[in-house]
Amino acid sequence: MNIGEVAEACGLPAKTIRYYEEIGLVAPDRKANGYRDFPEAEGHKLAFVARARSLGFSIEDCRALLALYDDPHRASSDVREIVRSHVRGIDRKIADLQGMRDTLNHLVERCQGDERPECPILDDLASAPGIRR
Amino acid sequence: MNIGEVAEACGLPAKTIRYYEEIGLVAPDRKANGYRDFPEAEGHKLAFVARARSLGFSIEDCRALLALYDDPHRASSDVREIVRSHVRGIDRKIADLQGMRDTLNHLVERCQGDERPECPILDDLASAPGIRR
DNA sequence: GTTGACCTTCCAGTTACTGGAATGCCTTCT
DNA sequence: AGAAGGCATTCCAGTAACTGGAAGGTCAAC
Repeated sequence: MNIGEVAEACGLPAKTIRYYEEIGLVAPDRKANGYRDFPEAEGHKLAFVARARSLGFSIEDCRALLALYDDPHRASSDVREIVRSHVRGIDRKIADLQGMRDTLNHLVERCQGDERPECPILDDLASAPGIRR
Repeated sequence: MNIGEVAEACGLPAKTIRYYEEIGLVAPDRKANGYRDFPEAEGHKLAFVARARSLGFSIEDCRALLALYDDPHRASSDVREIVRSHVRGIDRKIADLQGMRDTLNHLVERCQGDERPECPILDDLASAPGIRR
């Protein structure tokens, strides 16, 4: 399979696939003309990575997951630990974002949003005693 | 004020403050010996940016907010619009993250997490028909 | 006069791509 | 046979917002 076909199949841009080869996530063959040639297995890896990326896993997580995927002697606990740790990171991010959102909504509510310069939002930002938690 | 003192005061690393100068967010004076010298106003700007960054605003948002902060003829509606748009972005991120978390929690629940290789998580990742929404 | 803490600049690296330029190959149409 | 169009290739640079480190200058204290 050419890069264009495999890109179509897994939903990743060709550029991204070349990048994944560069960093060693996949290793396509080469045809005589220099074109990449993706056998079935490499296409599957790309789809695997595409799905994992869409679930927020980092490239290094993907690398680890691919290694487990390729290892018939893996322990499912290893997989689960990677996922759990990722979920913890997501939970932290959600909590951070919710904190920001709540603060901002609070400020937006108190701002008139008219043509006048008075603005509680700017007042808040300006009155910050360093970084507040 | 030296960079170290102002860093202490606003809670930003000195490195970050130098970077903020480089990109034109602040413009400290210079002493005869080449050291940066932050007057009151520049220290306030840094605290302002620190607070805005901690609420998730991009550097470009910070630049726009600082400009409004500095403009006595600003309209508070301009401030509010920046903030509202930022909140919309945060809401999108939260929704994305929650989607990921729910999917992942679902998978984690179904994985035994033992020493055996069978793993519904890997099965899911591998069976992805391209990128699923 | 020599530590040690502070300051300076500059260069490189991080994450995960993305855009663009210059060039080559393959197929099809005339 | 030649030209056009759509593929493919490589390489270079840029994104966001810093962060780390090297090599060196300055300042206050002992």
